[in-house]
Amino acid sequence: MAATIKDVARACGVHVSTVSRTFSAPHLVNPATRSRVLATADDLGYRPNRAARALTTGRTFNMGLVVADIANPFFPPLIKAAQAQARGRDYHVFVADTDEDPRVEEELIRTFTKQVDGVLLCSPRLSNRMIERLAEDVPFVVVNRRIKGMPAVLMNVAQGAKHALEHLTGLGHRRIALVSGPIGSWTSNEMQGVAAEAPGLDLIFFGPNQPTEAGGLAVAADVAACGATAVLAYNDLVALGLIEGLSAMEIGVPDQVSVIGFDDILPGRLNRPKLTTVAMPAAAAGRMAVDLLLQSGGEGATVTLDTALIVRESTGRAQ
Amino acid sequence: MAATIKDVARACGVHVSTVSRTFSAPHLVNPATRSRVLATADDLGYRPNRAARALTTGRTFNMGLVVADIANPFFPPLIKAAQAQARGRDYHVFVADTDEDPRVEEELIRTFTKQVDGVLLCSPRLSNRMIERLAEDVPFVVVNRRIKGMPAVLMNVAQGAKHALEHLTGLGHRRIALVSGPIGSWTSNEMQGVAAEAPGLDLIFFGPNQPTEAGGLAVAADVAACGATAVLAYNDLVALGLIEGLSAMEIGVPDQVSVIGFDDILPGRLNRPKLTTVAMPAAAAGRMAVDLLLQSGGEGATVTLDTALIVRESTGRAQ
DNA sequence: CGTAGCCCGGCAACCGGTTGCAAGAACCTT
DNA sequence: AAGGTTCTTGCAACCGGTTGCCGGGCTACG
Repeated sequence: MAATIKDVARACGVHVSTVSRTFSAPHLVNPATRSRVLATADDLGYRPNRAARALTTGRTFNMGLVVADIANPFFPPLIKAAQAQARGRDYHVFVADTDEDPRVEEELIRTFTKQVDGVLLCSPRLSNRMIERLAEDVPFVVVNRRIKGMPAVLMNVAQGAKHALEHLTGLGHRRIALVSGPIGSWTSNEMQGVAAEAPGLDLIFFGPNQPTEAGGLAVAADVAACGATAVLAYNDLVALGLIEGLSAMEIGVPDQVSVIGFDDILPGRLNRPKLTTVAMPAAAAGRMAVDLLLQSGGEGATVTLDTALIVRESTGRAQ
Repeated sequence: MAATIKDVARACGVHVSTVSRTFSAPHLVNPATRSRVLATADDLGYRPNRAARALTTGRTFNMGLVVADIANPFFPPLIKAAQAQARGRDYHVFVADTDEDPRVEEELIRTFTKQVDGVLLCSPRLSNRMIERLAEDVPFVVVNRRIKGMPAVLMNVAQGAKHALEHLTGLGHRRIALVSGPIGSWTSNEMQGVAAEAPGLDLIFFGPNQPTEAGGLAVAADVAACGATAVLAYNDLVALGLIEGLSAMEIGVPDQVSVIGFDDILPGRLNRPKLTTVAMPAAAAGRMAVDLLLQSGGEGATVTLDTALIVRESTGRAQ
């Protein structure tokens, strides 16, 4: 059995409250006593039980991180960064995967509620109303979604989409396919919003689609058939699936069709052709979300992080 | 404030112990009373506080999952599967990233100790002795490492390496480079062990290396210089870095050099040429590790999962 | 030398549950 | 009708800490 505060108190000949204060309010205990306590604590390998502490203080020093799909390469850098930032603040992170299922997402949040100080919701699939309801029980920070009065970390998708379209028009493209993601995805909406305002362009919309390679593969034929010379894809996975599908139909990228993705995930960097993409600051978003949660405790600040168009090899001049 | 057991007891006109038993020992309470309690609990949105419960029962229904690098594409499928399996058992999972640093790993485990029922250690970088010491305080399941008397989930790397070498010799390769991973990596040792027993082969050993794309890039020149016609790489990332580096030197894969990786990560499947690799059952390992932890509670069962050689496009006949 | 003020440490209640013990009620048995 | 079971529920201690309050000892000051 691991040592408890009582063991330390007994071994040191002081009251438990003194031991407690040694750790949580050091200025209230005599330096001499404190070092004695610390010494015996170290001897016994004592570490305060965080769960027990949480019971009285109300702070668990845990946070939840809920993502749609851990295996989607967009998330790991975000998770890694969030977790590292949290550790620096002495926080532990529960990571949970919803499998893109809103019901799982809700249940997960509900079971987290009592044992975390807050939850980071990344690209949630729940309705705004449900999120607002759940927010009554536990502070949230939402990533990649805008919800009134709720702290959020956003990525400037609109700006990225704008740059991407400018890049394409600069290369002479006019007829451009827009391959969106799942229904209700904030990112998809942002992209569409920008596209709708683009003057003089001939845009063809495809969606909804799975946000995966399979989703890209599945629409490849339709995209090829529509006669577009360029594609703006929901994310890099979709873009890669699309390239895969186009190649299978002997349609060359970028020679015949240009493709741009979003996210800047590792497979895109390693792919041939290397993927032109709008880089999302996933790691920065993870760090920022943690800080926002710990600072605001649920008050509604919004941080918008810049995106950057990274031109590689999957885009070229229109025929 | 969320409802507590007292609120339910008061609202229902029973003692807290009755409410408690309604949830944790239903057979001890009169069916009529129970349904009344359940009704009011539902009304108030009551959910038992797991941390408080853990204080008396000693079971937290949490587990820790410690990996070297979340962003390494090998891990996300494992994390996802482990987390899903755990959720099915009503467990939550703390995920932590050690950044390949043994000291961080140790500290992490120490802080986890009190608030989890066990820890899944994936490809740990700590010494056996240290792991054994830490195991006195919290049950472990180790993935991809063999430690006496400790439950482990292993992947049959030796078998995979053997198949890979057979595949290469079958293609006429004799001089083969072995590009290993970090020092102390169990996987590296297994690979070397098999290689050492391979008859009639001319093996050149390179290592240690970072287990990343950068690691592969960095040794590409040395590998090219050594005159090997084939390479067995520590993992797919290293293999991809290697291919990248070789391409930059105008060395074609698989025309001039064949490359085999380990893991079967997504970027390898999307790469051109598609990577020939030894597939590691990461998801199965994650599930199995969770089950082992919950069943054995630290007793030393060992599960070995099969690997499979997946021949794609990065290997070909020797010149 | 008396007293006011400060520092320090002990006491005990409390956080939200769990659980061994015992008492009362209901139901049987003879 | 008395005595014995079996159910059901309340009581209270306990898990490992935290924290408001109080009192004892020491210092400082008049």
